[in-house]
Amino acid sequence: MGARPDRRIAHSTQERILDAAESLFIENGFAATSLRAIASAAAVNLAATHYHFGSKQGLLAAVFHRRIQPIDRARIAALDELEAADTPLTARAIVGAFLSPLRSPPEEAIFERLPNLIGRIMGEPESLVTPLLKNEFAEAAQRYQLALSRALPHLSSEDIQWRFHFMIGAMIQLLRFPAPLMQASGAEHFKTGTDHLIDFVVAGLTQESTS
Amino acid sequence: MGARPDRRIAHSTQERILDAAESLFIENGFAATSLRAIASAAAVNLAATHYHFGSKQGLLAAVFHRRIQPIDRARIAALDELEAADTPLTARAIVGAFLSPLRSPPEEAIFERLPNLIGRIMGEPESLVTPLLKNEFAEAAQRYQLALSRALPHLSSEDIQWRFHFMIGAMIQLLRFPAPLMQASGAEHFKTGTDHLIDFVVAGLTQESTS
DNA sequence: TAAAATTTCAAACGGACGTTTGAATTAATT
DNA sequence: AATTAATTCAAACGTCCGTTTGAAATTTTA
Repeated sequence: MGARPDRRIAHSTQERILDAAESLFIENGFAATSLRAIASAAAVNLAATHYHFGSKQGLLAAVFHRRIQPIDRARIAALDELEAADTPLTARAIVGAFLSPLRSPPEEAIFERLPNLIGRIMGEPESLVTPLLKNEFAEAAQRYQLALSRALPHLSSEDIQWRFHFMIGAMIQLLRFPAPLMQASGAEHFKTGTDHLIDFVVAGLTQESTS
Repeated sequence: MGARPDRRIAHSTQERILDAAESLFIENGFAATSLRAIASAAAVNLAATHYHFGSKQGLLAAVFHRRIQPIDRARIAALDELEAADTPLTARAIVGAFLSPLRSPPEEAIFERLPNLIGRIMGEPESLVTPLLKNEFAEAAQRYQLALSRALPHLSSEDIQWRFHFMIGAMIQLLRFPAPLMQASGAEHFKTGTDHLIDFVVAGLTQESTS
């Protein structure tokens, strides 16, 4: 369990519950994870989960919020910084800003857990996912689509939306499966997955549609 | 076979269970769907689910197999046909073949359910997904990666694997969310989602990596 | 230090779960 | 028609679920 040095005592009950819930949600999904398993892994009483988070759904929202909030803010900050200079933005710069929270996360260890969490939660049934996304992701998505449509002014808003859609899909795939699923043989991976992702989606975004 | 004489024209018990299970798995996911709900929706006895499929996991495998098998075969057949002519293949032709089962499915109504099923199952926890994929998807994946590496001989196998990986991710995104998630306003969607997908992934596959 | 608010705890609530059983019913075979 | 095999059925198995409760323990406040 020691992702960090033995500072468990310093963790509050809420944090211990969030950590345990996050790990178990990643591994088994929301519905297949019981509050009893979470409380046991966090070494807290079962009732503490309800005392601090109200319900199992409330706990999921808290788990998600804790991780997505820094990413969301970093994305918006990165875009603000890009737009501060009033030189026109390239699609690559915009994509780089969008994915920058995945490259240099606020804490180092975060990359081991956070991407998996997002990928896993995005795989949950829509009824669980959509309410979480609407609150936490809508603003950044709109900002970035606007920036993309300015960088690629020849594209219709329909094109922008679809390409953004597929960028999200490719990103989630990397978050869920950090290495290619169907490897012909053990590959070496000189470039990081994020580097491959950026090249792929920039090409998809800037493509001159031939059909 | 059937115990009900007048139900021959209607679906068999197995088919009714599969249909009900499929719908409920799509909507609520595997863990959140109970066998009782499936039996009730299929109007069969609860014990019939175990009699015909052994276990809940066995039922999931059967649901998945029924839908993925025709896709898998269509993909391989489409590639066989392409390779029969010994003109070199373009990436676009290969992608078109790979996605052709999603464009013109064997049965018309299938497109309403099947993509959702695949998208939903691919979102389940890895422990559920991986065994299903290894058996049903490995061969087609390898065939197509080989075809792609022949069409794009300047790319390393590492590049091919990553780009194929992202193609799968973009495809799953379309299957799970048939329209862009974050729409600025009601769009018109002149081109189909699959057409947008093909353009996007062809650009990503054929890109000249600049980084 | 005394009172008040907050947090932890063991225990239990009713209900839903996957699975099993064995008899009853229907279809297939002789 | 008689026998066998396949299928359906109601009922129950033991287990685990999310949630609630009310008192004990702890921390904060006055």
